[in-house]
Amino acid sequence: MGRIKTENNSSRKEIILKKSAELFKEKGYKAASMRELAEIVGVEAASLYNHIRSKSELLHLICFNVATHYSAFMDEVEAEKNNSLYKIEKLIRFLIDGMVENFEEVYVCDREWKYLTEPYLSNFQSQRRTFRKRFASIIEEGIRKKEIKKIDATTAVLVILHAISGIESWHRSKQKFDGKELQENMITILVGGLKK
Amino acid sequence: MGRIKTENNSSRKEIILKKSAELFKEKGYKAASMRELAEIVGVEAASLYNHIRSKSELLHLICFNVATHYSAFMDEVEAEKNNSLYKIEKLIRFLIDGMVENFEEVYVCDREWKYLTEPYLSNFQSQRRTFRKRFASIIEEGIRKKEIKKIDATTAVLVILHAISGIESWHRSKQKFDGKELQENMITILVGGLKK
DNA sequence: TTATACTGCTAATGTTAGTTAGTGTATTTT
DNA sequence: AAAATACACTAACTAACATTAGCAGTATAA
Repeated sequence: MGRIKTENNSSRKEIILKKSAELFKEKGYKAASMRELAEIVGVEAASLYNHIRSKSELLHLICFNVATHYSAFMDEVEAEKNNSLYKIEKLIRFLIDGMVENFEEVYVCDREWKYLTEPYLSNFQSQRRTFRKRFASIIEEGIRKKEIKKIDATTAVLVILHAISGIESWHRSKQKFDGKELQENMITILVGGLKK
Repeated sequence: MGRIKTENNSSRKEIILKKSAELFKEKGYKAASMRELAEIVGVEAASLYNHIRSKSELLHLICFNVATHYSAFMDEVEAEKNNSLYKIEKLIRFLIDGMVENFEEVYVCDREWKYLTEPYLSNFQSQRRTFRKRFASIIEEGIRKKEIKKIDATTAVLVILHAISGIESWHRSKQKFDGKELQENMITILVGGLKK
């Protein structure tokens, strides 16, 4: 079939990784086969193993890329000296951006992480729990400072995160779609729902 | 192994259906095997086929049960002579109740429908699209009557539906959990985010 | 130009999947 | 009590899966 074409600075492994995210998003991790992935990449299935260790390696690379990216941004936000509503808005915008720009990876990370194998599974779950707790803490701070309504912070985090992860329905239905407009609408609804 | 025990008014098929919803929720449709399902039911895998036609029949029964239930409730709400915010609140409460009470079925319907086979897949997608459009129409009516902020109705529906479907995280983390309190919190955030 | 690491191929392996066939027994109906 | 139906079993089948072994050609560096 000929080699995998590498362009720019991306290695063959990175190409496979990118394509696998698209495939996993499309079909789901379990339903996606290495043969399909190989065909998309333009190579025989066995040849993939010159570049990757296993199918599950692909999944955990995708999930941990996203997770560490999120964690790093949370560090940044926490370090700021701003009020809670501002921080929350910033987080929401970041999450929507991530969903729009790195759609496949974020989507797979969101919906397919349960197929991670140990020890990655436990590790991932712990990172996810931590992220949510940090998010909830910001909301709680806002409640204490009376910027935000008295609500259960954990519920608020849940609503926000799942509302954002739902953006996938968009990608399915509209090909051309305005990320900025979406952001403004979601901010209005979500931040509006929290504000006192 | 002996027969499947039938209790009350539920047929053996209904027992299998219920258990399959739990299994599909737990492992995902593709990762769940008929042999596992059989073991849970207390029977050999082949014996399941005395009651059901195929694995995919189970999935489509689950999905269409939920879909027709939702559609019927939408009929009811649309027929009412109430303002939009009231209708929306009623819908949200209904959806949360459904998520809490028939958790497994609703969850599977939400996350695993893409594994439906034709012609069920197209049919299901169309029902889902219709439900969302009807929901959006109620919101648009509210915007026209100035009960609701000027936002994109489709985005609002998206936010609401996905926020609710996110309740699964709850079931995972808390064993004892108060459906009513959850409802009030979510209503506060979501309806609060729409209200002018 | 020769040596080495890369990267593709074909072929095969072992596992697991959904499902069917055929048989015997328990339950229900007549 | 006899006949019919329901249902569970064992055994097997075919298909698909991830992955490995071994080999051949190709790009890269010496």
